[in-house]
Amino acid sequence: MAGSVSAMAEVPEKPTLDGLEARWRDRWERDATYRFDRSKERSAIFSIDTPPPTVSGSLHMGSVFGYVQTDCIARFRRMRGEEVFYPMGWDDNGLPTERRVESFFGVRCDPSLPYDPAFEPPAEPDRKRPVPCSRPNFVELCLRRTAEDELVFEDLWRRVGLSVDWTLTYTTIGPKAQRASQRAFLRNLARGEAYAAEAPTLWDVTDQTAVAQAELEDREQAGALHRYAFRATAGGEPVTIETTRPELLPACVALVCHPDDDRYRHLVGSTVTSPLFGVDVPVHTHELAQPDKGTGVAMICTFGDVTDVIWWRELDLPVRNILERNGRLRPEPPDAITTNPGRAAYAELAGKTTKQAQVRIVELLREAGELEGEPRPITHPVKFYERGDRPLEIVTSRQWYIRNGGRDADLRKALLSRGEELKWHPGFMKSRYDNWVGGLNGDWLISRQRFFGVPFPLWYRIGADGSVDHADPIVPDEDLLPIDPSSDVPPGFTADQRGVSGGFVGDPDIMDTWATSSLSPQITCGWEDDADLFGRTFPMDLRPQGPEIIRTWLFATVVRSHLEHDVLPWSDASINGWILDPDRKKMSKSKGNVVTPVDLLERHGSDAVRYWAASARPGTDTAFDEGQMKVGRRLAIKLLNASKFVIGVGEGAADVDPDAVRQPLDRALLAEVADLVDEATTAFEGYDYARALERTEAFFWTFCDDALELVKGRAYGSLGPTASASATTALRLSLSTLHRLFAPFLPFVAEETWSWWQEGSVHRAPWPDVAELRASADGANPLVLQVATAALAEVRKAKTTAKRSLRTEVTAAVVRDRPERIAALRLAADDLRESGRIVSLELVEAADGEPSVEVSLAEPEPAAS
RNA sequence: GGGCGCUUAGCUCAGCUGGUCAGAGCACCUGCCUUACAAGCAGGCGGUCGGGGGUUCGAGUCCCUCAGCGCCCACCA
Repeated sequence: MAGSVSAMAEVPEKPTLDGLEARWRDRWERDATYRFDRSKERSAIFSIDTPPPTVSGSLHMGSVFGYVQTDCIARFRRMRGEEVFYPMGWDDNGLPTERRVESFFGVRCDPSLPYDPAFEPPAEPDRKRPVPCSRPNFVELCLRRTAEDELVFEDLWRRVGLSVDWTLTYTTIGPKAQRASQRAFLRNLARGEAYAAEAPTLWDVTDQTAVAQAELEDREQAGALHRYAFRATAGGEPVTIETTRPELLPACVALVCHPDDDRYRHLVGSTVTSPLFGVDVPVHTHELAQPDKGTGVAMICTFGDVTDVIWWRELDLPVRNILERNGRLRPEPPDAITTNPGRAAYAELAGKTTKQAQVRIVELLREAGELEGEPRPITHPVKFYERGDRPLEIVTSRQWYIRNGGRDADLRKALLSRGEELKWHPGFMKSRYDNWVGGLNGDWLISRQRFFGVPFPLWYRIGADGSVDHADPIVPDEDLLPIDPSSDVPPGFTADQRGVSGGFVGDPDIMDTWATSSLSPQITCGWEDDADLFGRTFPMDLRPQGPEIIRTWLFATVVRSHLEHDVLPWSDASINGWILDPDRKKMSKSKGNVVTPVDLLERHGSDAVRYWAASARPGTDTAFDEGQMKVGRRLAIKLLNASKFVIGVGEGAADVDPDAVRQPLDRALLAEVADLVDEATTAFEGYDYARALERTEAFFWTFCDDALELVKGRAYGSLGPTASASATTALRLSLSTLHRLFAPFLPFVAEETWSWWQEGSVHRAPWPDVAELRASADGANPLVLQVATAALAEVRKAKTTAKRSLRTEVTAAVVRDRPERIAALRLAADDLRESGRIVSLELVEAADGEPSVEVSLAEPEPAAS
């Protein structure tokens, strides 16, 4: 720690937190304090797979919460001597960005339009009447918008003091991410892990794209049960069914009941005829048909829900599709409707939305006398795209999938054992992974019928008859990636062959955003692009993230790494908790009362907000509490003042001689500091930053209130230079340790106070060395500090109880205690006498009986005139 | 319906492998200008550790059960 004093800042007369954030964030940028040094060996590197935040909105406190917790871990590791690989990414591709751009600029993407180099969005966006633009124009607007959003995000992250290396920043729409996504996909394809299939798919009729299982959510919706009967084709009793989707009657392909249901046994194997449409459909049995639901007989339509899909597949039923991709009924009836009344009834429904069609078909059924009773209102769970506002439909379409164990028991088992292999923090979060992987019911659907995303790097040949050959796609060379098949031309073809017979056509779809972000380790670590970096950083050490994206991001990343590298993408995953608002509800942007991070940072300061975030136990939901931020701010101020005192009393020199600590009390203090370092280090190693903070903070306050007070007078020199040096040295060793223990949590104030007396950044300083502290504390008797503190507390209590100033002189104090404690106190008697302003201190050994302290106070001075 | 988590002072939460574990901070009350800090210091009030069983010499701490809250998942008739 030797160095020139001149390089150090002055200790300010009146320390303040004002201006610390701006000063140090600029300094850290200028000094490249957090720059990753890629010359280090893998064993010396700690690599963090940071969640790329979605930049299509604004950051809220939930994001700050989790990222700060990760930053504390990163800072600890860096001080511990590991080279921290800590990049930030922006998730800017996909539907959220498209929506934001549509509403921000007042435009709408129309892929049929040609590129217009001069296109400019309307000066005054009209969301009701968006201006159509070509896909390339639309993508340009997306890029323009996200670039601006990303600057705002970066500013906030710098403001909260995230120690990321900003030179490593990536975006999920950027060329690196596109190249990695396309390469990974092509390799999946080559190995048979990616495949295209024409299949019933959950479909969002608003965005007109397929969605994946992981993006679904159930919402309780109002609906109604409608009853009507099918007539037995061969005559006999009609069979009544109950349905919430009467409008799908023309798409009915069968009825189904449970195999053990005796009520309908006679119908199984026969056909029944649908009302209104007169279509004959078979009656089947299936285990999933529940006798106690509805009438016990269900109508199978193509497709009303995912159960229909299961029945359709397992009972080998035909497709009778009536829904278009925009959510409206097709203009023409299915071929199975052959009767004139049936076709006339369908004509009443054609072109309507499912909602409108439902209203109309109920009228038709009622008019025909087919409706039994009136519809009974119910509420029931309905599947939605998590970002959508209309119920999902199921349509048959050609989509790309990646195998994820949803249809393959061996792969599922392998992925479950990856979950076992991964170290979870906290451990109980693993069950979410197990639940999800165990409950998968299909492969991972990665294609989206949208515009702003990574295109599938494929073309298809067009036959002489104009038909597209999907079975044998044309694949680009990996070296050419990334490519855009809608503008790039496949090898052996020319541009004018696009879309014509004998020519080619590009795959029109893009990949879902998770198909890219699941490759964040590959993207950041330089997979195939930078083998040297990759070797030093992959597999990564830590994946920090929220619990809600275990099923998406975490799982998908495990899948990709397992398939591509046969390894876990990281050794550890730390899962943060939720922020709850004061009503114990999850904080969400939709509520108007959410405070913005910037507002809080301005009001309380970055260190204070970080203190609040770092106080929350890993994985534990935490109330949003500005009170905690105020506590954090007070802590930071206290650190300023205590530092000013300790540095000042030590005459400003950075050098300390550890051998100068001679006094038993001082050694006892250092022994406690060493214990603290042990505890904080162990906690941090287990990713429990909150415990490390709590212990450090608790120690710091007693350090200020007790240890500092006990030795203050001696430090000033009341017992001579040697005793003073012992005190100041112990205080300075303690303070230096505390600065470093606080640095991960309160990076701004720790850096500020460190700069007053030390060279370089505290964030690159070595984590405190327990062995050094123990050496200075050699032979310490912890009782000395404990007993002295307890005795001082009794003296203070006597003064406070008498409502006298703590400066009041004690004429006589008698301490009675067990012999070993009296012996310990005798070693600190001078310090106790001075800090308690005790004139006459008597120490009495009492082998038995309660320890006691008798305090006699000086008479109060006469009231001053 | 299944899974996970939570339930400790008015509030926010610690209590790690059962034996000074009944704690901290905030709030509240009472004092104190004490030469690092009044954005401070000293002291005080305050809880049958959700209910009920059980294991044990001994249980916030382990087991069972019930209740409430939260989150995730589940085949929408």
